[in-house]
Amino acid sequence: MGSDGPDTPNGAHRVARVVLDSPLPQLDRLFDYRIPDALVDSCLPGVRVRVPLRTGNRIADAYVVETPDEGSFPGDLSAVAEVVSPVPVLAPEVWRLARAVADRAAGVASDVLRLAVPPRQVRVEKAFLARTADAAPPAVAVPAVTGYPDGVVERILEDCGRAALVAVAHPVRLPAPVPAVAVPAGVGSQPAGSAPAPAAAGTTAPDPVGTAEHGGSWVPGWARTFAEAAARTLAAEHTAILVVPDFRDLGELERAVHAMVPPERVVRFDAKQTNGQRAKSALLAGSGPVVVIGNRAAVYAPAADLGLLAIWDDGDPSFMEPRAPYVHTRDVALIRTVQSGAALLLAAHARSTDVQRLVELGWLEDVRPHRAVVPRVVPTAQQTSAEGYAAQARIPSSAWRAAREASRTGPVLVQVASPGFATGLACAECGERARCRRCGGPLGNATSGGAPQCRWCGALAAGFRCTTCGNGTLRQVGNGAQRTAEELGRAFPGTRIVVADGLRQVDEVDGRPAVVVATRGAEPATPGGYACVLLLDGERMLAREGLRVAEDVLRIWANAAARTAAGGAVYLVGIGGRLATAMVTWRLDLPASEELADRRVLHFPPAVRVATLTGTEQAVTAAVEALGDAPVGPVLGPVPVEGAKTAPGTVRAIVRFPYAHGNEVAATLKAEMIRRSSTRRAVPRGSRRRAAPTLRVRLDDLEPFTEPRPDWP
DNA sequence: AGCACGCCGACT
DNA sequence: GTCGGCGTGCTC
Repeated sequence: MGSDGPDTPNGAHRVARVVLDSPLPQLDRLFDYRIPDALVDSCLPGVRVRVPLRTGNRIADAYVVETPDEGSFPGDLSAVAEVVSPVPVLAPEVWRLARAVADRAAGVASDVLRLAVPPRQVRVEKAFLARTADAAPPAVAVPAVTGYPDGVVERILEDCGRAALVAVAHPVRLPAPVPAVAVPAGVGSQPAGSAPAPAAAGTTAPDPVGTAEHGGSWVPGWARTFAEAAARTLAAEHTAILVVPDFRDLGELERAVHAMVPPERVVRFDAKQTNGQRAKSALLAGSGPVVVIGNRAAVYAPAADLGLLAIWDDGDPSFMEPRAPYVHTRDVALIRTVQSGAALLLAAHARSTDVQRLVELGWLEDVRPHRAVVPRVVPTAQQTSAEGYAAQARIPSSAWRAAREASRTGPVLVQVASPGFATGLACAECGERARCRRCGGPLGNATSGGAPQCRWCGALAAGFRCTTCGNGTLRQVGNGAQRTAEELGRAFPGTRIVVADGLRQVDEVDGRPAVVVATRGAEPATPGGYACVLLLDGERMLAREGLRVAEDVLRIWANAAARTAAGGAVYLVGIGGRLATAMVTWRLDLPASEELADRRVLHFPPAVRVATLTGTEQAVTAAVEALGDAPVGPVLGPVPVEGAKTAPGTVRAIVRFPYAHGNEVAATLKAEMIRRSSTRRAVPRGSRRRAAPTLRVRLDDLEPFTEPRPDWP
């Protein structure tokens, strides 16, 4: 009702409703501006604009969310100052997603937009505007989804259902990639579905593993499933978004997708891209049905008509977003598929407790592969170690014989917990663990003769003196990948030894005989898979404290075990009990289910949600009180937080609440933050330069429940 | 964030 | 009487 300006020319909308690009929670709502005549043609939903903000003659960056006929603000509207670029970069669907994600996390929508919308690239936008009309895209075949019974996965895709998919184990071979269609530059359209022209070699077809052998490439079973599901989605003219934890998974997925989808309809997002590439990917993703593949950022990719959102290995820590508002990729995917009605696939070998919860709720369908081709897992808890070298390398005799046998024909994988040589050093005299003088971190050896080095800060520790007894000599504790490799090198004379740890990344090894020693998660791919896999150090990996330890370790074992060739054997060394049973029977959902039951009793996540409140004692207490009767179980804390970066007097409390109260809790906490951030001026005189925010809220942060990884550099 | 508005103490 | 301290609130 406010705007009484001149009549609208051409019936164009005269109000731009915008979201400001500001991290202030007080400004996290929509603002109406008048669209001046000169901008009516360009000021459309999704474009970046600059708008005045009364206080201080500031001009703020913003995105147009919608352009209604009339504003809802009862007052005079300021005018949009500038349309930064006519290219719409914030799709309405992405805006809705950002709003919901921020609301779930008691966060600010513009923080989510920073994750979802790449920074502006003028050249990329110009090229996008100047692009010639596409030739009709080549037809996409409709593959069956291999390895699952009776077309269950096909049905889920068609019905836009949701499923927890137990992945197909073992590598599988795919046909050669679909050749790129040569599009005649500048010429008009091509008949749709015509025979593709011979490959234009310039495009991004990667060099697949094992292509030389049979004209096809080996990929993990899950990657084939994802590619098949994406091809079906694309054939129905919907976009598919496939999200993986890291770069190596992305490479394997890309090979699989390229075997079924023409490369010009695949859009890639990864962490190593420049801003320009990212911006280009985002524009391409939003411009028609495509297959988007990428890391966690891809879950926010624009997609006009989303048909499928799939996540591989949702338990991987890479899916924990490190930037505000810290929303896990899995949670974003849940919100997005509910909003868009797209199908959701959460696929993994091992099951996270979070997914198990959704399965038990009936929210996700539990889908297992057809006549499960599972790795043959042999637990060796009870067996005694072999003699000699094998004993040094912690390998029981049965596993030892199998590994030696297998290493004559192909690569054998040995998974260990830690990189480097010795994971730790201790005083040779009194046994006290050697620590860094600078930061107190543990000292270790990267190589056998290497200087002692801090595993946390990397400082070299020359001239060690034990702080307890004053002795100056060190003794090695624990085996790193390098040490295991050296021991195995002596034990397998003449065999090629490959070390793949955090320090030396090896993406793949060929099919010739080798012993491949890899740290957890760094296992190289090999065409056809390993004939034998040894999982060492399990006991040590399980020794850590923390809510996620067991499910993490199972996930790491399962992912390595899935790299065996069909018919190969996996030796799980030194582990018995329910985790070993789960591996042997490949029922990796059962430990998740038990774990979840325990956490229900204890009111721990993911049975409940948690809010971590940090700040001054007064602010934290007030926030806890504001939550009223939402909390489940006793509030943990407040307890003082000490640390170099925290102001003295900072406390932390953890509130647990049921999922059903999520909206209410998030809204209450956000209101509390707004109150605090506009009422916080009480800066004591003098010494303290800047008052820290009096209240910081983080939802579903598991860090307080987890011990840091002392083993990782 | 910045900036205006407004309500109490010390001053010409 | 007025000037200005900074606590409080607002930004279309």
